[in-house]
Amino acid sequence: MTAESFIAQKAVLALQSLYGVEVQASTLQVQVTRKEFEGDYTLVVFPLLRISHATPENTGSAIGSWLVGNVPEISGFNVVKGFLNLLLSPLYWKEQFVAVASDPGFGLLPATGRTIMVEFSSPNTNKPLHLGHIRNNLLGASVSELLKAAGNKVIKATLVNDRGVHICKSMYAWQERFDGATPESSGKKGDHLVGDCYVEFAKMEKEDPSVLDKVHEMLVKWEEGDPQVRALWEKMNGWVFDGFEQTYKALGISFDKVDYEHDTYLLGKELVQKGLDMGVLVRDPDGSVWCDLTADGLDRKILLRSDGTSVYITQDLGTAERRFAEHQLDSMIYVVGNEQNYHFQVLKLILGKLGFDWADQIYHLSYGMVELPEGKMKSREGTVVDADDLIQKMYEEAKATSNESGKLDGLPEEEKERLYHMIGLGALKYFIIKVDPKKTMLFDPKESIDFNGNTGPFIQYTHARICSILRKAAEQGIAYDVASVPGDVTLSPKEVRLVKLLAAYPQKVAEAAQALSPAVIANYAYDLAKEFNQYYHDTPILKEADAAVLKARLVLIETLASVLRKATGILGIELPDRM
RNA sequence: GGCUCCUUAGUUCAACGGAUAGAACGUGGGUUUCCUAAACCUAAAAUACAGGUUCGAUUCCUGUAGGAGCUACCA
Repeated sequence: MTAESFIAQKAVLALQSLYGVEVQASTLQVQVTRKEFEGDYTLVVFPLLRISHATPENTGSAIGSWLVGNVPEISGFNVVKGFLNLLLSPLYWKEQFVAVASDPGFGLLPATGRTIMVEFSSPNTNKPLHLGHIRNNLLGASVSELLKAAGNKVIKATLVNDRGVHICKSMYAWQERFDGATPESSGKKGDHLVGDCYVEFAKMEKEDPSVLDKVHEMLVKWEEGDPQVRALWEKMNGWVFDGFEQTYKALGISFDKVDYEHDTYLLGKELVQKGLDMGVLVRDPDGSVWCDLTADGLDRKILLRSDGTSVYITQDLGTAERRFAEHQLDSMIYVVGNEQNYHFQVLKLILGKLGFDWADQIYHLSYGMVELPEGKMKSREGTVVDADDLIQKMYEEAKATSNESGKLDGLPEEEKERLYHMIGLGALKYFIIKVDPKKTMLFDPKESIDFNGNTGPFIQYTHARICSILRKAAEQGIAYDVASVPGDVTLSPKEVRLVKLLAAYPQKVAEAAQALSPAVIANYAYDLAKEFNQYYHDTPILKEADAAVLKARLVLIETLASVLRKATGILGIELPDRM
């Protein structure tokens, strides 16, 4: 029996049992010459049942012709692949139901054995984190979890940009205008204090552009290891690190490997020498070293300045080489904004020219900017949405909403606080992750992030509802597990839909990992929650008189809750037991 | 100028080249003696424009208009 006729049989059975109609399906052997679908096919031909929009004109031209081109012989009939899918036997979905519910590792794909490093966050230590960084961090963390779920070994890495002119600007302004202020004395979080210095410097520069020279002097001194400059640098970086640590903690972000640019910025010089020896790179008369990419449609790219010092991309070449060697990486993913598309294109090309076969295993996960209604955020102009402020604001919103509903009344204060944070963060994280990474997204500070509709709290609420039912079932002493669900329980159409969605989870994970898009998982989690809420509304689960059906339902919703947790776990969103 | 990306309801987001383009917010109308109304139901509302490829295009190609980014001996 061919697969097609097997499906045909199942579909016929399904039609008969679901709709009580007599169905005559016939098959038709066709040969397809169209190159994408070349081969012999068995077409399954159904009388038109529910396809109300099908007319004699379009009949046979939709899916039927997708397979075979025009098939005038079957006019009056339609062959619909999706239709078959819709009607697949309830028996089949019950098998899926048991499979999903009884497999604790459900959704985890077999290990692929790939070791992947994900670099993200990589902050500058001259100002606090803002909303753009939040998108970067959430994407990096969730892509890491996603790749783990898809069966890979993942190393989360970050490269802290802790030296350079921009740092010296903050240092110079502090020295000149801040009168020895410290986080303690000013009562400010360290990264915010340093950020204020940076903004102050922008003002100083406007008043007197010569301050730039002072900053360059400072940078030279830093490179020479001048003890005073180094001491100041260490002190101010320390403040920033303390500040960042708090923000990371609040967001639930962590790293397996942290590099600092002051350790890595000299890397890559040897590589440049190797490239020169290979004849891949050229040295100009003035001593600067270049890579000619005109053959690839790009420009010449400088790798060493005429004074022999390295530039930004030089250290990236070096760190890439070191990372692949040190961790035996199969792949490296850089989570960096799309403003650096060109940079990564060049990086990959040059590594390829230098003869590294892993160069084509470098991916730039290029994400879109977060824009405000008035346009791009600019640190120097103070038009940024500060990360700490936003997190705090979300917490307050969650608190206000919870108190208004009174649903948390009676819980210990500590537990309430935990939930406010969980809900506020859930809203923020979902808001950002649900958008396709590569798209520019808009954030309007005047309209606070919603707690209703397609949001994180909606999913959290759904989970809390399920937990509530399960608690009540336990109180009533109802025992349930997969093994106790009898084999002859019939699933309702809504339950079949839920099982179908649940069974699709591993495929969604694979799909999302392939696309490096946690947004796929976010949308899936929402669909699942939405579907459940509809089911919940018209099926009083605990009121069910039939003990077998009741047990089956409890197993179903418990499985649902666990899949919701797995999905949102990838996104870094926690789900509460009550809210 | 050159290169890259983007354009879907009033707004924010969905849609392996496949069926009547899905949601949410907002707007209008409903649902609570019933497991949590942060929910559910219901109505109006969109593929920038012009061509092309295809049985079939929001999706692929070409052009036009509008928007963003890159085009440093900065990082």
